[in-house]
Amino acid sequence: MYTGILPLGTMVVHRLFEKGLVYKKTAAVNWCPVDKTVLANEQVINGCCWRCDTVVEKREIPQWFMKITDYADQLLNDLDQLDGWPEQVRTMQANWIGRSEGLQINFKVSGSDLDLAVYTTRPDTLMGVTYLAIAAEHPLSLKEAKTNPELQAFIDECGKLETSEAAVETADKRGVNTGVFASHPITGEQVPVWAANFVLMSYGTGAVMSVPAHDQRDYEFAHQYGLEIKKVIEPANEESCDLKTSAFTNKGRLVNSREFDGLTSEESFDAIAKILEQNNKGERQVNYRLRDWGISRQRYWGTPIPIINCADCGAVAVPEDKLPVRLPEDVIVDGSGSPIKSMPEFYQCSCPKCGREAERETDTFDTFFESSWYYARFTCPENTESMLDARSKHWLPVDQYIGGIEHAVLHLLYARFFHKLMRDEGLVDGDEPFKNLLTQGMVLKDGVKMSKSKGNTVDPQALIDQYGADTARLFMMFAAPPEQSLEWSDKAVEGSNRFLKRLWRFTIEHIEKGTCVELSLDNLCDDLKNIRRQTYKVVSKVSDDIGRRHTFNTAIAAVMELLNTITKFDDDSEQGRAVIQEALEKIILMLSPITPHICHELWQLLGHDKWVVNELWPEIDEIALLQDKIELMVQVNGKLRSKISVSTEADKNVVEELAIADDNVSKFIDGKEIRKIIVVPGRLVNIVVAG
RNA sequence: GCCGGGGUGGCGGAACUGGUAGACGCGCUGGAUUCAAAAUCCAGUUUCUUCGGAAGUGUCGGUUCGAUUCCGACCCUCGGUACCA
Repeated sequence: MYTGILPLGTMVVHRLFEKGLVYKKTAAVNWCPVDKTVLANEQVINGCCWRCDTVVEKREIPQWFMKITDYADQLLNDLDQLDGWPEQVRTMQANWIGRSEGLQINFKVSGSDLDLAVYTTRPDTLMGVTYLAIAAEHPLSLKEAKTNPELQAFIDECGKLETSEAAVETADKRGVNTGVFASHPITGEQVPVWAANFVLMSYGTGAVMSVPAHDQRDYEFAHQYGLEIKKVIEPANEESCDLKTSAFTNKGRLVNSREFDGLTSEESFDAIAKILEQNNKGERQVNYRLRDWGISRQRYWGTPIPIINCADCGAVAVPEDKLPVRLPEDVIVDGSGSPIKSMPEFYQCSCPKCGREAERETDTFDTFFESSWYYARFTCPENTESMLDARSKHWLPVDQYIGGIEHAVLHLLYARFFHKLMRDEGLVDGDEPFKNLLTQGMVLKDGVKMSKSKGNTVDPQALIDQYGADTARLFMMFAAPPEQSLEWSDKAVEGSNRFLKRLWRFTIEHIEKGTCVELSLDNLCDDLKNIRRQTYKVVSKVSDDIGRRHTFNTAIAAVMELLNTITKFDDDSEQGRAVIQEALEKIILMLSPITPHICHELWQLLGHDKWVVNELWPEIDEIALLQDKIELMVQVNGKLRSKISVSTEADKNVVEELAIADDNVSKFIDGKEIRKIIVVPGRLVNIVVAG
């Protein structure tokens, strides 16, 4: 049901538009000429429409963008603040932002005043440039194509290529000579300009310099088309460099580079930058892989972008008092494109600036737009006047955010970006939205990601109906740690149900024997001390597993072990029963977050008035954990041969003597020279013998 | 292609800081109980074995007294790759 709450988020667009952080430019989309609709990358299968199998075309259309690149440095640097985030996610985001330092270099197009600008992080290889590569749809390429049918055919063909990076990077590298030459900024040499399918107009300048000797892709391209390969870098150490088999891509020492000969790659960076800057042919530049965020979608189901297009005033933001723009609900969906694009009653309006007739934007927002700030909205959900109020400053940042690993880059980067935008608008405090992050692994079904969009989800209701919610919860938490991906199977659910039944039965039997006396810690026998030691070892492990490691499966396993121990333990003495009571209480407290219903019931049956949900997490009895003897394993040459029991106080010499004297150990060391004895306190003894 | 994960018994997984590989559970096998079954309980369950042991954590190599754990190369697989969200 469409509630109209989400469009409140568009309030921020008004201000961002004024700040220039929202802007319009053209970008390529996948267009199905039969369905007359824009397709998502996912909906393009082998270059064809997923519904009608028509070959998909690339179309350049005007779209709205958010200037996330203005925040690239902040998004990169603030990753350091996120020590509650998994390292892998921070690495992925840093790589995605992809900050690099390099040079922008201008190659003058021969017979024209035009400059072709390229960006490179390897100016040390500049003297090895033997051709330039430009995007097929580069203006220079389009111009030349008018008189070059072969080039035009190539451009047409590239128009059919899928837009996704994976498709571009794995496609056969192909190109056509444009016939144009450009002059090398230092030597003045004429290098040919090729149009190539692996250079994208939307990446950087749409042109790259090619150094076949020192870049593998350029190397393969040069081989394919018989272009020159010119070695300008030599290994500085013992590395092998054989240009007959592949490019040498490491840094080294410059050769065949005129006055730069002999410099290291690092030294040449400054030298070359200086010369180019002096001659106005290039400059140092920091570059990012990150591109601006395209927020336009040509779909109906989404939040309308609050912009009015006026013939005279251009794009004008809808004034704040006219927000939110609501999506009309009386639409005719005919399967070809967004219905609001053919609804004058929706798009006809007057310009907020000049009052003349104008058209409302019919593109809607990317759904990532709203999911980038909903966490903040949760602090004030019933506020109908504004996006957020003071409560967001009180509650944020989110203490623990949980989401699938598939969101490691896009959603989590957009949310971080949005938080900074809202911070700069005074709507929230702090630099980052999520203090701690847990990224769940994928749940797979038949080997592929289980997701709403794929429609291959499994409803846990069937499990709940058959076994109850406690069993369903316990089973899911026990299957694997949450960070790991997991092939869905409910085969083993039986075991979780059995465990809960066993816990129930054992507790009832225990209660039926009557109430317990107080524990008297001073005169417990060794067996009872052992039970208590195990109880508190488990409390300690479960606290760590749940609180720090988030490995609920091992926490549950430890509790199962404890129940196994006390179930096998047969001691109906007063103190015996008191120790059992203590263990049972800890088990129930530890399980209560996972299986709340059964624990609520059992807690009361054990004689407590307070609800288990209101109880505190169990404390650890450090004294119960102490032990006077410890088991050490004994290895001979790294192989386990025996175990010895020693006092925790025993020093190294005593431990060595005991280990050597052990019957089974002597079998393996008799008559051999002892070379070394390694004692790892509390762990093992390893006797290294000759032969 | 690139970035980030993962690969351990028949299966899900455990081994957290380089120190007992296979915890816990599923399944399976045998037994107890039962007229019988279900449920429950007990025992066993990596492979090979001359019963002393030996081999074994995707593959190959390395470091180490000792490697699932560290290093190098590779294979397979999952997620992301900017319009699936």
